[in-house]
Amino acid sequence: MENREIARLLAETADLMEIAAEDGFRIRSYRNAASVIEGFPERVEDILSNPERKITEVPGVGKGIATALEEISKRGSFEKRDTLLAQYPPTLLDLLKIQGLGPKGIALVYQHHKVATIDELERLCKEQKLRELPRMGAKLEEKVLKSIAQYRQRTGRFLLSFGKRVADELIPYLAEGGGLEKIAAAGSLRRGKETIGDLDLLATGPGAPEALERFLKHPKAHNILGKGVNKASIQFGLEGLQVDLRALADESYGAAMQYFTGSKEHNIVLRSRAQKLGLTLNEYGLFRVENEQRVAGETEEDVYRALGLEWIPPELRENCGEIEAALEGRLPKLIELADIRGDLHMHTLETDGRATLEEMAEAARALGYQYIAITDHSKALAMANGLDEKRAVEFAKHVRKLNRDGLGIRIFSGLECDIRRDGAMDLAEDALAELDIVVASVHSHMNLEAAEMTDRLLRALESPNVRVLGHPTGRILLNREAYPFDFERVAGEAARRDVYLEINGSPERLDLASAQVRTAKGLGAKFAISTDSHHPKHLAVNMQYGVITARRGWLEAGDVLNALPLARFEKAIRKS
DNA sequence: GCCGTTTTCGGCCCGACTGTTTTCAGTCG
Repeated sequence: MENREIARLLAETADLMEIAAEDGFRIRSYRNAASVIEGFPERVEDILSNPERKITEVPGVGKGIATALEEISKRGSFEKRDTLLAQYPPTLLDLLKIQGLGPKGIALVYQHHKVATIDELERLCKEQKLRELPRMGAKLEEKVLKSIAQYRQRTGRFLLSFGKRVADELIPYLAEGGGLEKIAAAGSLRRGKETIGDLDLLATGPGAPEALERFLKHPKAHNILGKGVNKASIQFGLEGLQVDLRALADESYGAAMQYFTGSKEHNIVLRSRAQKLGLTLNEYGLFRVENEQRVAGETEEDVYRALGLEWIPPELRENCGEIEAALEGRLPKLIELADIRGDLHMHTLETDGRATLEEMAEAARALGYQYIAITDHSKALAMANGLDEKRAVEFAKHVRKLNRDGLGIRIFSGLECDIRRDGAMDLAEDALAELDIVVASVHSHMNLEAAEMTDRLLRALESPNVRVLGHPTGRILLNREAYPFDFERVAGEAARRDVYLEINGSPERLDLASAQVRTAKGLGAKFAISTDSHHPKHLAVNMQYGVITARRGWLEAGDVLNALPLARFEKAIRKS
């Protein structure tokens, strides 16, 4: 079993323990072990099977959890989890995703009404019975119902990063079967959409029919939804992401790639353009209507060229002006991962990160970056042990010394400073002035009215030390909506004040959203693509998603602060 | 349940808000 799945079992057990009102510190131990194991560079299974190693070397794993891990490795579960699952149905865990009810509330509705599923909870609220329970009322019922509606909307969708991991698992597995010329993912994954509904894989080559068989035999192919000569569908893993694999002829690969990458809107316009040219476009190729003669199909480039268009990068295929631009030869030269010279948002052990400054710096150096900014939290995030003025100033001093010693990469002292409810910075401006770069972010009071939130953000932009507005909308994908505010006003003001808008590459955020990136660019805004890394491994992974989001927002390297080489970057962040 | 120790027991990130109370528990971050 992979670390990620082991971590999930532990975290799930912690959730159940919480519902069972077990000791909080014990619960925290399980959570902590889960989070360490998820980010651990070695496979837990490998350590367990190595007689020269001890699993308790892993921080956060002591005697108790070591026993659990051994059990998991042997039989896929462990006693504590089994006991809890005998006591509570696993569907209770879904209820934790509904806002307004926590573990205590869930225990209560389960005890009193045997409510164990979202549907049952909804009924309870509609019958106004939730309010009859101790410490619950009408307002809570309303909040829960609203949250259930949001939950329904997002179920069936998955994070882009999840889809990418599934693709990265299936593609090599299928390729190992041999006989494939090409195999790749199409669909919204290829377009880099922040969430995906399903995953489309396309394969060509003499071994493609066998690949369909192999596909169905994958150990995580849980539910076979269909199997034909050219296509098979499964539900993958416990999460149940639908994956389609299509076997194609070589000559159709480009056309199929184009067709299945979408978007639907993009394809509709493309097909009507084909029609005007006396052509017809489908997943098998581009054909002349009069004699059904094939004009293109082997590569996407051929298809677009035959339609009189430049090849359009998948990220732009949303029918938002890309076809017109391709027609006129004015597609943007989109930013690429290789353009990135540094990373401006990351955390260390000083607050809620999982590595030291030196470890983060080394990982960034290995990526070929010229510079990074360390931006730990400020004191308002007490739970993360945020920095106060004194620690911030000392940190700035420490970084100046580090740079004198030289770490092989330039470090900038930074801070992710909380924006308080009234828009003021969490730390005094004279302390902020000591730092090289301040990222200002909202982490609290996210339910303000739009007008109040707008004023709050505008005031934050007034701080003379703020250089970047961090995760500007506060959204958590599939989990929490962006807080309401006048985005255009804030983006316009940021542009005017030379405050960069962050494109937060954390796959749970991708904040700004790509459409907002494009809007803001139109208003003259500039951007920072940052990872918000809490672990060295996030640096590379999250940057990919940040860059994809920037590309979907039509950004070029010139729009992005951290695509600047060191000297120019330093000048750009200097305060006037 | 983990960890560290001036080791084998005591401490473990904490503050604010909300809706419900009538002095606070639960939730959230």
